[in-house]
Formats: sequence, structure tokens, C-alpha cells
Amino acid sequence: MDPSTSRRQRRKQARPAELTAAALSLFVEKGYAATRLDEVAARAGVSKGTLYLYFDSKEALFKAVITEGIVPVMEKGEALFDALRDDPVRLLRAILGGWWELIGCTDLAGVPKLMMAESRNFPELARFYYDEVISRARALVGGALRLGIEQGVFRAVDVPATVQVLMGPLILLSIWRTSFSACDADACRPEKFLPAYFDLIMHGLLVRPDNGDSR
Amino acid sequence: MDPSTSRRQRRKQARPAELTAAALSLFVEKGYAATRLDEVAARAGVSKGTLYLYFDSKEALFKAVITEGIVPVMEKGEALFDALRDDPVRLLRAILGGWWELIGCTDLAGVPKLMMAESRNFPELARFYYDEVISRARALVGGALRLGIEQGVFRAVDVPATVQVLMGPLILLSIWRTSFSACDADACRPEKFLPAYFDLIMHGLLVRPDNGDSR
Amino acid sequence: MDPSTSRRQRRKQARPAELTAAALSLFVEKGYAATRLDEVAARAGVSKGTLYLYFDSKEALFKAVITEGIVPVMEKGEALFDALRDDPVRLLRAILGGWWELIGCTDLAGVPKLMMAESRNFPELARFYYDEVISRARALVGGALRLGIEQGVFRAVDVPATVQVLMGPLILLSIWRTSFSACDADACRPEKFLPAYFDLIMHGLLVRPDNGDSR
Amino acid sequence: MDPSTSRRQRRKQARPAELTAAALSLFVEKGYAATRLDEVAARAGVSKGTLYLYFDSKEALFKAVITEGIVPVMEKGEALFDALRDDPVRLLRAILGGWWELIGCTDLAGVPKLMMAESRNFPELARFYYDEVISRARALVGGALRLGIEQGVFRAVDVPATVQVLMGPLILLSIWRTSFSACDADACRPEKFLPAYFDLIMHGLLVRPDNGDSR
DNA sequence: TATGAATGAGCCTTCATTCAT
DNA sequence: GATGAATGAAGGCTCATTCAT
Repeated sequence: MDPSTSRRQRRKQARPAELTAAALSLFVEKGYAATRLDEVAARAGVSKGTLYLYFDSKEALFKAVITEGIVPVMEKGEALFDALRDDPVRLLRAILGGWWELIGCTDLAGVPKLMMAESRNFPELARFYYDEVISRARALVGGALRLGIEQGVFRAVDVPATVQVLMGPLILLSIWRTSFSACDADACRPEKFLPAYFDLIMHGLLVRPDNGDSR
Repeated sequence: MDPSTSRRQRRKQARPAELTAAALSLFVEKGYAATRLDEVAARAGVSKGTLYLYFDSKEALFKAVITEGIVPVMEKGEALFDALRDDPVRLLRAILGGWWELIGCTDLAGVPKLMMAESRNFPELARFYYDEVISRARALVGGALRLGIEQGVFRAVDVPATVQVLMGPLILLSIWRTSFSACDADACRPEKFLPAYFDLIMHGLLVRPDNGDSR
Repeated sequence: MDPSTSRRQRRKQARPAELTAAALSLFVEKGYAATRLDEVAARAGVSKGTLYLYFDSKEALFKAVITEGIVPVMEKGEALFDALRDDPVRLLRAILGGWWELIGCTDLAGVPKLMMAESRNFPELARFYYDEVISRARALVGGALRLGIEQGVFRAVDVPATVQVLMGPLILLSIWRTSFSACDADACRPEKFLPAYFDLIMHGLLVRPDNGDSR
Repeated sequence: MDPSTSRRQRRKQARPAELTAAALSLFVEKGYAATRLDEVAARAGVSKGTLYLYFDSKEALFKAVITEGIVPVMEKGEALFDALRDDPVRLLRAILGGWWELIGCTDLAGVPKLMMAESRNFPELARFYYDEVISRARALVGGALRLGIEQGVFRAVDVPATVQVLMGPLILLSIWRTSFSACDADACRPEKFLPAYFDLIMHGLLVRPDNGDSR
């Protein structure tokens, strides 16, 4: 292997990910329209022209940011599901906690925020995101709920609506951290929020919440 | 009084509200940066120049949209609080349900969405919004929680964190309706969501949820 | 009539023509691609943005330059034809000489030059130009030839091919004047060229050239 | 001799001509400014970087296209002149017909078209072209005319102006073929055009046209 | 007060040119 | 010699803002 070629090759292969990472952080910070490609390129350490070697347009870059970032994570979540089928309580905690670990507390938390802000401007992308991310996430959480109800561990709640309720606090916190952390660093600390979150929802879901599972 | 002058007067007085309403709907639809003042003026039925008679700049219009829309509503909420001090369960339902009625299901639901998207671009406005809206809303919900805990009706939850948890689903649903209703009209129907929401949180909060208060 | 409104109105009505005139001169001078819209605007005495109030894009401006400039002239030519039907020699001179007066020696001479340079880049425009200008011009010249042949004044030449031959020197001269006048001002002087042109073609066409018609 | 080296050598020597040929065809098709060097390189089967091994800049490539293509042809024309001094009619036909064979109906026909379009953008090149091509071509045609006039075969026309007239149809047809052949394949067929051309000009030039020389 | 024509700074995008490999 | 990734200056176009009417 020629080391010199290899370095350039490695660089070239890494570029798209470096660029989408830079773009993600700026899109989240400023919004799609207010983000200048100059800045994206600068943050990725390349010139403006280089960006166009890898992405056809600002819109293409945006789509790559959304699709390439989040789809792989969904697959991990689905693997989790199969591993914990027989304990719905641990499964639900694993899914919701896993969402937080893999998305909510990482840069990818910006993706839901972005999609909410821009879904009307990019309808096909919104459709894609809905099908590939939202639906699949709902199926995971809803599946865990249904298992728990079938096994008599969870109360017989309205599953689709409750899924939406369960995701709400997590998604909102993840957005909060990229939006209001300057105003209120305290409310954004997950170490206080997450226990209260799991305490409330488990108490709300479990048939017999007193056995300590809600902690 | 000349009636034509009077009509003009009325018109003139109504203009700012007509303009902020048009601006709100467009900001929510497209985002701040992607909204053109041409469109705002057109939707309000005036010319672009007229807009500048009432607002100094696009930024000033944005600030008016945020501040003038939502602050009055906060006062209604605070009045509610004083009226229902002695029944924390009804009080909490009234506050959360009132939030939905007065903000969540109206055009004002766009305001939280906007502030999340633009807080980094308008830090002082974010600070204002945090102080005048978020903090006061939290005080209301947190006050109801504390009353219930003191009176032994609610479990002894971590109040600040639980407030955040409680608001999450409501805020998210309100955003969802302006973002993904095209993809998923069903999940945006509050008549299914709200009962499941109250069922879950009341079960999660109440010391004795079986007495029917959770419905 | 309000004179102030009127002046602005008059200005607004004149703008498109001022802009196409400026654009024509620059397109002819530099070519379509090398012409910057800044320059066009500056030459018309307005700002770059103003140009976009009247034309949607550079391409739209180019199309307007071509279509609005030359079509009206064709109609004059066709009127000429009907007035001189009974004297084919004078008719042919009037058409060819009229082409020179109305197009060849004016700024419109740039239009054929432009179309030749850009026809491959704007195929629909080329088609339009071919149908609305070239075909009609050929019909005029060809009609005069045919009349003369029928009346026994002109030799029985191949009409379509000869039309092309007759137009060649005129069109070339008009292009020459915008291309090589700096190199050779002399060859661009029509007062020398035109007599030689008419002398040659009339001698070439007439059955009895000696009667002086060739002058 | 190593045959592979030799092939490379041959390749290397052929490169400039391959590149100018590719460039000529693209310049003629799209114009100088609208031609991208990527395309030129691709059409010549090399990479963009390679192009810069042979030409310093786009402008240098353009100049090479103009100068290297056409100057050698002029010399053939001048050789022709000396060979046919004593028959001015055949000489003139040979020069004009030769122009058509060597330039007008080949890719080199694009050169006059290009120079007309770009002369204002490249004044020194225009000057060079004027001196090395136009003047020499004029001298050839003018010389034949003068010989014919001296020998009493041609009428006493204004030589410089008539040269311009004689070249017009040929040059125009050659341009037409690269510009409007898509619109009007018929008018571009030289087998119809050239006879009509020679018929007209010979009739126009000859003192006694009836002796058949005009065919 | 209301209008809308005009402005020009700013951003996305292209492409001639360079240079490390 | 050949490549093609990288650069950055330049131009088309947008839109917030101004101002004459």
C-alpha cells in the first residue's frame, strides 16, 4: 500500500462525514436558511468550493445531514428490541434510555429539531424522515408497551397516543439543550431530568408501581 | 366624528395585530429566515412599505410576534392559579389543559416552535422569552405540583424536573401539528392524545390513582 | 393628470427598453456569457436589483433582447413588399437596402451576430428566431426574386440558394462592423461597400445589366 | 527503440493537436466563455490537469486554436495563387472554392465564427487574425480580381469592396452550418448553394458572362 | 398614511487554476 | 508526464430596507 495515496484516500473518504458533521452543528445552531456554506466549509476545515465536490447543493447537504446521521441509529435500536423481548419494563427503559444515549445527548439531537423547523420547506424529506425514523421509533416504543400490556405488567393504555406522550419529554429536552442552555443550564441537566422522567412514566404505566421498578 | 376617519382609525389600530398574525403564520410555516417580508405584507393585505410604518425591521417584527402574542396569555394562566388553589388536581388539569386551549391548539403554538428554532440567533429575545414565558409557566405548573404534594395528593416528585417532564408532551404535540400533520394527521389529533396524556401523568403523580382522578 | 406620477410612470414604462438596449450593446460587445448583469444595469443607469424587477433572469433578458428588437422591424419590411410589387428591381433594392437601414447599420445588427454565436446554447430561441425572422426575411427576398424572374427582368436563378447568397454580404458586413472595426475601419464603411454590393448582385441577376439598373 | 516509449512519444506529440481540436469544437458549439476546460479535457480524453501541461491558460488554448488551425491553410492558398496566375477566372474559382474546401466545410469554419464573436474580448488576437488571415485572404482574392480586370476578363469593379462582397456568402454559409443546421438543414447544403453562388458572382464579375464561364 | 420602485449587500454556485501525489 | 482533489475569485440572483410620490 502506498502510504501517500492512502492518506489522501483516507482524507477523501472522511470528508463527507466531516462536512455533514460541520453542517449539522451549524444548521442546529442557526437554522437551515441562516447557515452559510462558507461557515460550514470553514468549520470542516476546507474551502467553499470543496464542499461542492461532495454535495451538489445546500439542499443536498441538508438531506445528507438528516439521512446519513440518523438512519444507522435506528438499526441499533431495533437490534435492542429483539434482545430484550421477555422483560418489557427493561425493554422500554432500554429503548427510551437508548434513544437518549444514542441521539438525545449527542449532536444527532439536532436532527429532530431541524426536521421540525424545516419539514414544511422540504416535504419529501419530511416524508422520508417520517417513514424511516418516526414510524420506526414509534413501532419500537409501541411494541414494548404492547408486550408489557400483554404480560399484564403495564396498564391497558391507548398505545399510539401513549407512545407520543412518552417521547415528548425526551425530544423536548434534547431540543432544549440546543436552544435554551444559555438561559437555563440547570433545566437541561439530564442527570436530574431523566430520573424524574422515568419515575413519572413508570408510575403512570405500571400496574403495580410500588415494587421499585419505577426508580 | 367622521365615520370614514373612524374606520381608518380602527384600521390603523388593527394593523399591527394583523401584521403580527400574518408574520406568525409565515414564520411558523417557513422559519424566520425563509420568510420574506413581501409575503407577510401580502398575507396581511398591505404593501411592503406599509409594514415598515409599524415595525422598524424584520427583527423588530419577529420580536413583536413573540412578545405581543404570548405575554397576555400568561396573565390569564396566573389568574387561573389563584382561583383554584384549594384543589391541586383540578388546578393542575386546568393549567395544563388551559395551556392547550389558549396556546397549544391555537396559532400561538407556533411561538414555542419559533423560539426553539431561533433562540441562538436572538439571544436577548430568548432571555426575554425565558424570563417572561418559560419561567412563569414553570412557576404555575410547579406551584400546582407543590400544592398537591403538600396536601398529600401527589407523590413527592422532584418538582422542577417533573415540570419539564409534564410540559414535554404538550409542547411537542403543539409543534407536531405545525410540522408533521401532512405526514401523520392521526397522531396530531388532540382528542386521542390528551386523554392518554392526562391518564398517564395523573397515574404517575397521584398517590392513590385509582380513585378516578386520573381520567 | 398628476405630473409627478406621470414622470415615474413614464420612467417605469421606458425601463425595459432602456435595459434591453444596454443589454444588446453589451451582449454584442462581449458575448452573452461574458456580459455581467452589473454592467448591463450600470449602462442602463440602474442598480443590479432593478434589472430583476423587469426580467426574471439573464436568459429572459437575452430572449427579450432578441425578440423585442427585431420582430417589429420585420413587419415594416413586409409592408414595403406590398407597396412595390410591380417593380421587382426597385423592390429588391428596397428590401436589401431597407434591411441595411433598419437593421444592418443600427444596433440591431448585433442580433444576427448574437443568434449565430448562441443558437446552440438556446435552441428554442434559435427556432423562434428562425421562424419569425430568418424565414420571413427569406420570403421577402425570395418573393422579389421570383417576381423579377416571372417578369423576365432577372435571370432564372435558384431562388432559395440565391437568397442566401444575397443576404451573405449584408449580414457579414453588419457583423464585421461590430467585430473588426478596430482592425479595419475602412472595410466597414458602407458607403464604399454598398455600391459595390449592389453593382455586383444586380449585374449577376439582371438579364440585361447594361441598362443602368445595376447602379 | 522501445516501442512503448515511442508510442508515448507519439501520443505526447499528438496531444496539443488533440486538445486544440477538442477545444475548437466546443468553442464553436458553446462559445468561448461557456466552454468549460473540464469538457475540453474530457473530449480529448485526458484529465483537466493534463491540459495545463500543454497550455498555460484558457486564453492561451484559445489563441492556439485560432492560430495553429488557420495559418497553415493560408499558405496553401498562396501557393495556389502562384500556380494559376494566367487564368484569373479559374484562379478566382480556385481560391474561393479552395477556401470552402479547406476551411468552410471543415471544422476550421468555426474559426471565423469564433473570431467574430470574440474579437472585442481579445483585441491583440483579433489584430493577429486580421493581419495573418483576413488581410492575406483579401490579398489573394483581390489579386485574382485585379488580374482579371487587367486582362479585361472582369469588369472594373471596386476591388477592396468587392472582395468583401465575394467573401460574405461563403463565410456566412460556413457559420450557418454550425449555428442553424438544426433549424434548417436544407439551406446549409453546399451542393445547392455553391453553384448558385458562383453563378451569381461570375455573372456579376465577367465582362462577357454568356460564354459559360459563370457555371 | 400608503405605495411600490429602487437599491445593494450578501449568499449560493461555478469554474479556471494550482499542486500534492 | 498525468491525475484529480482543492482552491477562491467572480457572477447570478434574492430580499431587507429606503424613499419619492
